[in-house]
Amino acid sequence: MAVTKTRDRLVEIAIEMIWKNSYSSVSVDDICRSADVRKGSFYHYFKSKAELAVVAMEQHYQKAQVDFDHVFSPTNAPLERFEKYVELALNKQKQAIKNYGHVCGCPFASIGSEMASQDNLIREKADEVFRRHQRYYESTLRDMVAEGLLPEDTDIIARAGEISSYVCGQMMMARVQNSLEPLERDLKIGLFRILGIDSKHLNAS
Amino acid sequence: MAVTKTRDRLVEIAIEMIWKNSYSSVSVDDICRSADVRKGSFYHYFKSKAELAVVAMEQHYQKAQVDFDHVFSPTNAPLERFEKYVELALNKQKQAIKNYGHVCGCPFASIGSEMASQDNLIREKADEVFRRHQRYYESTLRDMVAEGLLPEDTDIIARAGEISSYVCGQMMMARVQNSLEPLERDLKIGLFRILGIDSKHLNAS
DNA sequence: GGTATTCTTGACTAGTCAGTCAAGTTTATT
DNA sequence: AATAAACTTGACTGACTAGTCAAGAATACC
Repeated sequence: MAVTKTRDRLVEIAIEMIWKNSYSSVSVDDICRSADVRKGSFYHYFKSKAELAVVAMEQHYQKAQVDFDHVFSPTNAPLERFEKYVELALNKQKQAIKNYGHVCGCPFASIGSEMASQDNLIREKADEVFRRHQRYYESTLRDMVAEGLLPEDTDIIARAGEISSYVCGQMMMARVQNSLEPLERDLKIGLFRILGIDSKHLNAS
Repeated sequence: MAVTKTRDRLVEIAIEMIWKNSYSSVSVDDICRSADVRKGSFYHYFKSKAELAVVAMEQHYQKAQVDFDHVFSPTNAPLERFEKYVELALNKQKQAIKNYGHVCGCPFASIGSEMASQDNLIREKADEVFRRHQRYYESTLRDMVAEGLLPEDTDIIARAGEISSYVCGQMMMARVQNSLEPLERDLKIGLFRILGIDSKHLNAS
Protein backbone atom coordinates (compact mmCIF):
# COMPACT_ATOMS: atom_id res chain seq x y z
CA MET A 1 0.00 0.00 0.00
CA ALA A 2 1.65 3.17 -1.18
CA VAL A 3 1.88 6.17 1.14
CA THR A 4 -0.41 8.83 -0.25
CA LYS A 5 -1.30 12.34 0.80
CA THR A 6 -4.82 11.26 1.74
CA ARG A 7 -3.69 8.30 3.79
CA ASP A 8 -1.01 10.34 5.50
CA ARG A 9 -3.47 13.05 6.39
CA LEU A 10 -5.82 10.51 7.91
CA VAL A 11 -3.07 8.99 10.01
CA GLU A 12 -1.76 12.32 11.22
CA ILE A 13 -5.14 13.77 12.09
CA ALA A 14 -6.19 10.54 13.77
CA ILE A 15 -3.34 10.45 16.26
CA GLU A 16 -3.83 14.11 17.09
CA MET A 17 -7.54 13.77 17.74
CA ILE A 18 -7.19 10.52 19.67
CA TRP A 19 -4.32 11.83 21.77
CA LYS A 20 -6.28 14.95 22.59
CA ASN A 21 -9.51 13.14 23.39
CA SER A 22 -9.72 9.36 23.37
CA TYR A 23 -10.10 6.50 20.94
CA SER A 24 -13.81 6.04 21.59
CA SER A 25 -14.73 9.71 21.56
CA VAL A 26 -13.27 10.24 18.10
CA SER A 27 -15.39 8.70 15.38
CA VAL A 28 -14.37 7.70 11.89
CA ASP A 29 -16.70 10.45 10.72
CA ASP A 30 -14.84 12.99 12.87
CA ILE A 31 -11.50 11.95 11.43
CA CYS A 32 -12.84 12.02 7.87
CA ARG A 33 -14.41 15.43 8.39
CA SER A 34 -11.17 16.90 9.77
CA ALA A 35 -9.12 15.38 6.98
CA ASP A 36 -11.68 16.35 4.32
CA VAL A 37 -11.82 12.75 3.15
CA ARG A 38 -14.95 10.77 2.36
CA LYS A 39 -15.68 7.60 4.25
CA GLY A 40 -15.25 5.30 1.29
CA SER A 41 -11.67 6.52 0.92
CA PHE A 42 -11.03 5.86 4.59
CA TYR A 43 -12.02 2.24 4.14
CA HIS A 44 -9.98 2.01 0.99
CA TYR A 45 -6.84 2.63 3.06
CA PHE A 46 -7.80 0.98 6.35
CA LYS A 47 -9.89 -2.07 6.94
CA SER A 48 -11.10 -0.74 10.32
CA LYS A 49 -10.84 2.13 12.75
CA ALA A 50 -8.64 -0.05 14.97
CA GLU A 51 -6.22 -0.68 12.12
CA LEU A 52 -5.87 3.06 11.57
CA ALA A 53 -5.12 3.47 15.28
CA VAL A 54 -2.36 0.87 15.16
CA VAL A 55 -0.81 2.48 12.07
CA ALA A 56 -1.11 5.92 13.66
CA MET A 57 0.58 4.77 16.86
CA GLU A 58 3.48 3.27 14.90
CA GLN A 59 3.92 6.38 12.77
CA HIS A 60 3.64 8.71 15.74
CA TYR A 61 6.35 6.83 17.60
CA GLN A 62 8.61 6.69 14.57
CA LYS A 63 8.40 10.45 14.22
CA ALA A 64 9.14 10.93 17.91
CA GLN A 65 12.17 8.64 17.61
CA VAL A 66 14.03 11.34 15.73
CA ASP A 67 14.04 13.43 18.91
CA PHE A 68 14.70 10.45 21.16
CA ASP A 69 17.71 9.40 19.07
CA HIS A 70 19.12 12.88 19.46
CA VAL A 71 18.51 13.06 23.20
CA PHE A 72 19.80 9.56 23.92
CA SER A 73 22.78 9.89 21.61
CA PRO A 74 25.84 8.14 23.09
CA THR A 75 27.70 11.39 22.47
CA ASN A 76 25.80 12.77 25.46
CA ALA A 77 26.90 11.76 28.94
CA PRO A 78 24.40 9.27 30.43
CA LEU A 79 22.99 11.65 33.03
CA GLU A 80 22.79 14.37 30.42
CA ARG A 81 20.61 12.05 28.33
CA PHE A 82 18.10 11.65 31.11
CA GLU A 83 18.17 15.38 31.80
CA LYS A 84 17.50 16.22 28.16
CA TYR A 85 14.85 13.53 28.01
CA VAL A 86 12.94 15.13 30.87
CA GLU A 87 13.16 18.48 29.09
CA LEU A 88 11.95 16.92 25.85
CA ALA A 89 9.00 15.27 27.55
CA LEU A 90 8.04 18.53 29.22
CA ASN A 91 8.28 20.44 25.96
CA LYS A 92 6.06 17.92 24.23
CA GLN A 93 3.46 18.36 26.94
CA LYS A 94 3.66 22.14 26.70
CA GLN A 95 3.21 21.90 22.94
CA ALA A 96 0.19 19.67 23.45
CA ILE A 97 -1.38 22.21 25.80
CA LYS A 98 -0.82 24.90 23.21
CA ASN A 99 -2.26 22.82 20.38
CA TYR A 100 -5.03 20.94 22.14
CA GLY A 101 -5.93 23.09 25.12
CA HIS A 102 -5.10 20.69 27.93
CA VAL A 103 -2.50 18.28 29.29
CA CYS A 104 -2.52 15.16 27.11
CA GLY A 105 -0.07 12.79 28.85
CA CYS A 106 1.37 9.78 27.05
CA PRO A 107 -0.74 8.78 24.03
CA PHE A 108 0.39 5.14 24.16
CA ALA A 109 -0.58 4.83 27.81
CA SER A 110 -3.93 6.52 27.29
CA ILE A 111 -4.94 4.60 24.18
CA GLY A 112 -3.40 1.37 25.43
CA SER A 113 -5.18 1.54 28.75
CA GLU A 114 -8.50 2.54 27.21
CA MET A 115 -8.49 -0.19 24.59
CA ALA A 116 -6.57 -2.93 26.44
CA SER A 117 -9.64 -5.06 27.05
CA GLN A 118 -11.42 -4.34 23.79
CA ASP A 119 -8.86 -4.57 21.02
CA ASN A 120 -5.89 -6.83 21.42
CA LEU A 121 -3.99 -5.41 18.45
CA ILE A 122 -4.10 -1.90 19.90
CA ARG A 123 -3.03 -3.24 23.30
CA GLU A 124 -0.14 -5.14 21.74
CA LYS A 125 1.00 -2.13 19.75
CA ALA A 126 1.08 0.03 22.88
CA ASP A 127 2.96 -2.69 24.71
CA GLU A 128 5.45 -3.01 21.86
CA VAL A 129 6.09 0.74 21.75
CA PHE A 130 6.84 0.75 25.48
CA ARG A 131 9.24 -2.13 25.06
CA ARG A 132 11.06 -0.39 22.23
CA HIS A 133 11.22 2.84 24.17
CA GLN A 134 12.61 1.11 27.22
CA ARG A 135 15.71 0.23 25.24
CA TYR A 136 16.79 3.88 25.42
CA TYR A 137 16.79 3.56 29.19
CA GLU A 138 18.57 0.21 29.19
CA SER A 139 21.35 1.44 26.97
CA THR A 140 21.86 4.56 29.06
CA LEU A 141 21.88 2.55 32.28
CA ARG A 142 24.56 0.27 30.84
CA ASP A 143 26.66 3.30 30.03
CA MET A 144 26.16 4.47 33.59
CA VAL A 145 27.47 1.15 34.86
CA ALA A 146 30.46 1.48 32.52
CA GLU A 147 31.20 4.91 33.94
CA GLY A 148 30.94 3.67 37.49
CA LEU A 149 27.78 5.63 38.20
CA LEU A 150 25.92 2.42 38.98
CA PRO A 151 27.16 -0.83 40.54
CA GLU A 152 28.26 -3.65 38.26
CA ASP A 153 25.46 -5.94 39.41
CA THR A 154 22.66 -3.48 38.55
CA ASP A 155 19.60 -5.22 37.14
CA ILE A 156 19.38 -3.13 33.96
CA ILE A 157 16.07 -4.49 32.72
CA ALA A 158 14.33 -4.10 36.05
CA ARG A 159 15.69 -0.59 36.52
CA ALA A 160 14.60 0.45 33.02
CA GLY A 161 11.14 -0.90 33.81
CA GLU A 162 11.02 1.23 36.94
CA ILE A 163 11.89 4.33 34.95
CA SER A 164 9.26 3.47 32.37
CA SER A 165 6.58 3.02 35.00
CA TYR A 166 7.54 6.15 36.86
CA VAL A 167 7.61 8.40 33.81
CA CYS A 168 4.41 6.89 32.46
CA GLY A 169 2.73 7.31 35.83
CA GLN A 170 3.75 10.95 36.04
CA MET A 171 2.36 11.58 32.55
CA MET A 172 -0.94 9.98 33.40
CA MET A 173 -1.19 11.91 36.65
CA ALA A 174 -0.52 15.11 34.73
CA ARG A 175 -3.36 14.30 32.35
CA VAL A 176 -5.75 13.53 35.18
CA GLN A 177 -4.72 16.66 37.09
CA ASN A 178 -4.67 18.65 33.87
CA SER A 179 -1.61 20.39 35.20
CA LEU A 180 2.06 20.43 34.33
CA GLU A 181 3.15 21.69 37.73
CA PRO A 182 3.88 18.35 39.40
CA LEU A 183 5.66 17.20 36.27
CA GLU A 184 7.83 20.29 36.20
CA ARG A 185 8.52 20.09 39.90
CA ASP A 186 9.08 16.37 40.34
CA LEU A 187 9.86 14.47 37.15
CA LYS A 188 13.58 15.18 37.00
CA ILE A 189 14.18 14.84 40.73
CA GLY A 190 12.17 11.62 40.91
CA LEU A 191 13.89 10.12 37.91
CA PHE A 192 17.32 10.84 39.35
CA ARG A 193 16.31 9.43 42.70
CA ILE A 194 15.40 6.17 40.99
CA LEU A 195 18.87 6.29 39.45
CA GLY A 196 20.23 6.76 42.94
CA ILE A 197 21.62 10.19 42.13
CA ASP A 198 21.01 13.40 44.02
CA SER A 199 19.84 15.76 41.29
CA LYS A 200 20.94 18.77 43.34
CA HIS A 201 24.48 17.99 42.21
CA LEU A 202 23.51 18.65 38.59
CA ASN A 203 23.41 21.90 36.69
CA ALA A 204 20.07 23.60 36.56
CA SER A 205 18.99 24.20 32.97
CA MET B 1 -31.65 10.58 47.81
CA ALA B 2 -31.98 7.41 49.86
CA VAL B 3 -29.70 4.48 49.16
CA THR B 4 -31.84 1.77 47.66
CA LYS B 5 -31.16 -1.74 46.43
CA THR B 6 -31.74 -0.69 42.83
CA ARG B 7 -29.44 2.31 43.02
CA ASP B 8 -26.77 0.31 44.81
CA ARG B 9 -26.91 -2.44 42.24
CA LEU B 10 -26.48 0.09 39.44
CA VAL B 11 -23.46 1.67 41.13
CA GLU B 12 -21.81 -1.64 41.89
CA ILE B 13 -22.33 -3.13 38.46
CA ALA B 14 -21.25 0.10 36.79
CA ILE B 15 -17.84 0.25 38.42
CA GLU B 16 -17.23 -3.43 37.70
CA MET B 17 -18.10 -3.11 34.03
CA ILE B 18 -16.21 0.15 33.55
CA TRP B 19 -13.14 -1.11 35.38
CA LYS B 20 -13.14 -4.27 33.28
CA ASN B 21 -13.69 -2.48 29.98
CA SER B 22 -13.84 1.30 29.76
CA TYR B 23 -16.26 4.14 30.33
CA SER B 24 -17.13 4.54 26.66
CA SER B 25 -17.48 0.88 25.87
CA VAL B 26 -20.06 0.31 28.59
CA SER B 27 -23.43 1.80 27.70
CA VAL B 28 -26.23 2.80 30.03
CA ASP B 29 -28.21 -0.01 28.38
CA ASP B 30 -25.47 -2.50 29.24
CA ILE B 31 -25.49 -1.42 32.87
CA CYS B 32 -29.28 -1.55 33.06
CA ARG B 33 -29.38 -4.97 31.43
CA SER B 34 -26.81 -6.37 33.88
CA ALA B 35 -28.58 -4.83 36.85
CA ASP B 36 -32.04 -5.87 35.57
CA VAL B 37 -33.21 -2.28 35.85
CA ARG B 38 -35.19 -0.35 33.27
CA LYS B 39 -33.76 2.82 31.82
CA GLY B 40 -36.35 5.11 33.34
CA SER B 41 -35.26 3.93 36.80
CA PHE B 42 -31.65 4.63 35.93
CA TYR B 43 -32.49 8.23 35.16
CA HIS B 44 -34.58 8.46 38.29
CA TYR B 45 -31.42 7.91 40.35
CA PHE B 46 -28.81 9.57 38.14
CA LYS B 47 -29.13 12.60 35.96
CA SER B 48 -26.50 11.28 33.53
CA LYS B 49 -24.12 8.42 32.85
CA ALA B 50 -21.25 10.66 33.97
CA GLU B 51 -22.91 11.30 37.33
CA LEU B 52 -23.23 7.56 37.89
CA ALA B 53 -19.54 7.20 37.11
CA VAL B 54 -18.58 9.82 39.68
CA VAL B 55 -20.78 8.21 42.33
CA ALA B 56 -19.40 4.79 41.46
CA MET B 57 -15.80 6.00 41.75
CA GLU B 58 -16.47 7.50 45.18
CA GLN B 59 -18.22 4.39 46.44
CA HIS B 60 -15.57 2.09 45.03
CA TYR B 61 -12.83 4.00 46.77
CA GLN B 62 -14.71 4.14 50.06
CA LYS B 63 -15.10 0.38 50.03
CA ALA B 64 -11.40 -0.04 49.25
CA GLN B 65 -10.50 2.26 52.12
CA VAL B 66 -11.46 -0.43 54.62
CA ASP B 67 -8.52 -2.49 53.39
CA PHE B 68 -6.22 0.51 53.09
CA ASP B 69 -6.96 1.59 56.66
CA HIS B 70 -6.01 -1.87 57.81
CA VAL B 71 -2.82 -2.03 55.78
CA PHE B 72 -1.69 1.49 56.66
CA SER B 73 -2.63 1.19 60.32
CA PRO B 74 -0.10 2.98 62.54
CA THR B 75 0.12 -0.25 64.51
CA ASN B 76 2.12 -1.62 61.60
CA ALA B 77 5.74 -0.57 61.23
CA PRO B 78 6.09 1.90 58.31
CA LEU B 79 7.96 -0.46 56.00
CA GLU B 80 5.53 -3.22 56.87
CA ARG B 81 2.71 -0.95 55.67
CA PHE B 82 4.28 -0.55 52.27
CA GLU B 83 4.98 -4.26 52.09
CA LYS B 84 1.39 -5.15 52.93
CA TYR B 85 0.15 -2.51 50.52
CA VAL B 86 2.05 -4.10 47.65
CA GLU B 87 0.56 -7.46 48.59
CA LEU B 88 -2.93 -5.96 48.74
CA ALA B 89 -2.55 -4.31 45.34
CA LEU B 90 -1.34 -7.58 43.84
CA ASN B 91 -4.22 -9.51 45.36
CA LYS B 92 -6.72 -7.04 43.98
CA GLN B 93 -5.24 -7.48 40.53
CA LYS B 94 -5.34 -11.25 40.83
CA GLN B 95 -8.96 -11.08 41.90
CA ALA B 96 -9.72 -8.87 38.90
CA ILE B 97 -8.16 -11.41 36.56
CA LYS B 98 -10.28 -14.13 38.13
CA ASN B 99 -13.48 -12.08 37.90
CA TYR B 100 -12.97 -10.22 34.66
CA GLY B 101 -10.56 -12.34 32.65
CA HIS B 102 -7.68 -9.92 32.28
CA VAL B 103 -5.44 -7.46 34.13
CA CYS B 104 -7.49 -4.36 34.95
CA GLY B 105 -4.97 -1.96 36.49
CA CYS B 106 -6.09 1.06 38.50
CA PRO B 107 -9.70 2.02 37.75
CA PHE B 108 -9.18 5.66 38.70
CA ALA B 109 -6.22 6.01 36.37
CA SER B 110 -7.99 4.25 33.51
CA ILE B 111 -11.27 6.14 33.78
CA GLY B 112 -9.56 9.40 34.67
CA SER B 113 -7.21 9.23 31.73
CA GLU B 114 -9.92 8.17 29.30
CA MET B 115 -12.35 10.87 30.31
CA ALA B 116 -9.94 13.65 31.31
CA SER B 117 -10.62 15.75 28.24
CA GLN B 118 -14.31 14.99 27.90
CA ASP B 119 -15.84 15.23 31.34
CA ASN B 120 -14.32 17.53 33.89
CA LEU B 121 -16.27 16.10 36.83
CA ILE B 122 -14.95 12.61 36.18
CA ARG B 123 -11.43 14.00 35.81
CA GLU B 124 -11.74 15.92 39.07
CA LYS B 125 -13.07 12.91 40.93
CA ALA B 126 -10.15 10.79 39.78
CA ASP B 127 -7.75 13.55 40.76
CA GLU B 128 -9.39 13.87 44.18
CA VAL B 129 -9.20 10.14 44.85
CA PHE B 130 -5.49 10.16 44.05
CA ARG B 131 -4.95 13.08 46.40
CA ARG B 132 -6.80 11.33 49.21
CA HIS B 133 -4.93 8.12 48.64
CA GLN B 134 -1.61 9.89 48.68
CA ARG B 135 -2.20 10.79 52.32
CA TYR B 136 -1.57 7.16 53.27
CA TYR B 137 1.89 7.50 51.76
CA GLU B 138 2.54 10.87 53.39
CA SER B 139 1.62 9.67 56.82
CA THR B 140 3.77 6.58 56.48
CA LEU B 141 6.71 8.60 55.22
CA ARG B 142 6.43 10.90 58.24
CA ASP B 143 6.55 7.90 60.51
CA MET B 144 9.64 6.74 58.65
CA VAL B 145 11.29 10.08 59.34
CA ALA B 146 10.32 9.78 63.00
CA GLU B 147 11.96 6.37 63.16
CA GLY B 148 15.10 7.65 61.50
CA LEU B 149 14.51 5.63 58.33
CA LEU B 150 14.47 8.83 56.28
CA PRO B 151 16.35 12.11 56.77
CA GLU B 152 14.65 14.93 58.67
CA ASP B 153 14.58 17.18 55.61
CA THR B 154 12.71 14.68 53.43
CA ASP B 155 10.18 16.37 51.13
CA ILE B 156 7.21 14.26 52.21
CA ILE B 157 4.74 15.56 49.65
CA ALA B 158 7.12 15.19 46.73
CA ARG B 159 8.13 11.71 47.82
CA ALA B 160 4.50 10.61 48.21
CA GLY B 161 3.83 11.93 44.71
CA GLU B 162 6.70 9.84 43.39
CA ILE B 163 5.25 6.72 44.99
CA SER B 164 1.82 7.52 43.59
CA SER B 165 3.17 7.96 40.09
CA TYR B 166 5.31 4.87 40.25
CA VAL B 167 2.57 2.58 41.55
CA CYS B 168 0.04 4.05 39.13
CA GLY B 169 2.49 3.63 36.25
CA GLN B 170 3.13 0.01 37.15
CA MET B 171 -0.61 -0.67 37.24
CA MET B 172 -1.17 0.91 33.86
CA MET B 173 1.75 -1.00 32.36
CA ALA B 174 0.29 -4.20 33.76
CA ARG B 175 -3.04 -3.47 32.08
CA VAL B 176 -1.38 -2.69 28.75
CA GLN B 177 0.82 -5.79 28.98
CA ASN B 178 -2.09 -7.83 30.32
CA SER B 179 0.38 -9.50 32.62
CA LEU B 180 1.03 -9.51 36.35
CA GLU B 181 4.59 -10.74 36.00
CA PRO B 182 6.36 -7.37 35.98
CA LEU B 183 4.17 -6.22 38.85
CA GLU B 184 5.01 -9.29 40.90
CA ARG B 185 8.67 -9.04 40.06
CA ASP B 186 9.26 -5.31 40.37
CA LEU B 187 6.60 -3.43 42.35
CA LYS B 188 7.95 -4.09 45.81
CA ILE B 189 11.60 -3.70 44.88
CA GLY B 190 10.92 -0.50 42.95
CA LEU B 191 8.83 0.99 45.70
CA PHE B 192 11.53 0.33 48.29
CA ARG B 193 14.17 1.76 46.02
CA ILE B 194 12.19 5.00 45.83
CA LEU B 195 12.15 4.89 49.63
CA GLY B 196 15.91 4.47 49.50
CA ILE B 197 15.76 1.07 51.13
CA ASP B 198 17.30 -2.12 49.84
CA SER B 199 14.37 -4.54 49.86
CA LYS B 200 16.73 -7.49 50.05
CA HIS B 201 17.09 -6.70 53.75
CA LEU B 202 13.40 -7.40 54.31
CA ASN B 203 11.68 -10.68 54.99
CA ALA B 204 10.26 -12.38 51.94
CA SER B 205 6.52 -12.92 52.31
C1' DG C 1 -4.93 5.46 -27.38
C1' DG C 2 -6.59 1.80 -24.75
C1' DT C 3 -6.74 -0.84 -20.66
C1' DA C 4 -6.14 -2.00 -15.85
C1' DT C 5 -5.54 -0.35 -11.42
C1' DT C 6 -5.99 2.80 -7.84
C1' DC C 7 -8.58 6.10 -5.68
C1' DT C 8 -12.84 8.92 -4.68
C1' DT C 9 -17.59 9.77 -4.03
C1' DG C 10 -22.07 9.82 -1.73
C1' DA C 11 -25.76 7.29 -0.59
C1' DC C 12 -26.84 3.49 2.22
C1' DT C 13 -27.33 -0.15 6.01
C1' DA C 14 -28.50 -1.80 10.55
C1' DG C 15 -27.47 -1.20 14.92
C1' DT C 16 -26.42 1.58 19.13
C1' DC C 17 -26.23 5.80 21.89
C1' DA C 18 -27.77 8.89 25.95
C1' DG C 19 -31.62 10.67 27.44
C1' DT C 20 -37.10 11.63 27.81
C1' DC C 21 -41.69 10.95 29.13
C1' DA C 22 -46.28 9.83 30.57
C1' DA C 23 -48.60 6.42 32.71
C1' DG C 24 -48.58 3.06 36.10
C1' DT C 25 -47.20 0.76 40.67
C1' DT C 26 -45.43 0.65 45.19
C1' DT C 27 -44.40 2.63 49.53
C1' DA C 28 -44.58 6.08 53.30
C1' DT C 29 -47.31 9.56 55.75
C1' DT C 30 -51.35 11.18 57.92
C1' DA D 1 -58.56 4.74 53.99
C1' DA D 2 -56.84 8.76 51.47
C1' DT D 3 -53.16 11.32 49.74
C1' DA D 4 -48.58 12.25 48.39
C1' DA D 5 -44.17 10.91 47.31
C1' DA D 6 -40.93 7.65 45.57
C1' DC D 7 -40.12 4.44 42.25
C1' DT D 8 -40.83 1.48 37.95
C1' DT D 9 -42.10 0.53 33.32
C1' DG D 10 -41.73 0.37 28.30
C1' DA D 11 -42.13 2.80 24.43
C1' DC D 12 -40.05 6.58 22.23
C1' DT D 13 -36.80 10.25 20.31
C1' DG D 14 -33.09 11.94 17.22
C1' DA D 15 -28.55 11.76 16.72
C1' DC D 16 -24.64 9.02 15.94
C1' DT D 17 -21.96 4.47 15.11
C1' DA D 18 -18.66 1.50 12.11
C1' DG D 19 -18.73 -0.26 8.03
C1' DT D 20 -20.56 -1.31 2.83
C1' DC D 21 -21.15 -0.74 -1.94
C1' DA D 22 -21.60 0.37 -6.73
C1' DA D 23 -20.53 3.68 -9.78
C1' DG D 24 -17.49 7.15 -11.40
C1' DA D 25 -12.88 9.75 -11.74
C1' DA D 26 -7.99 9.91 -11.90
C1' DT D 27 -3.78 7.77 -12.66
C1' DA D 28 -0.29 4.38 -14.29
C1' DC D 29 1.08 1.00 -17.58
C1' DC D 30 1.58 -0.89 -22.34
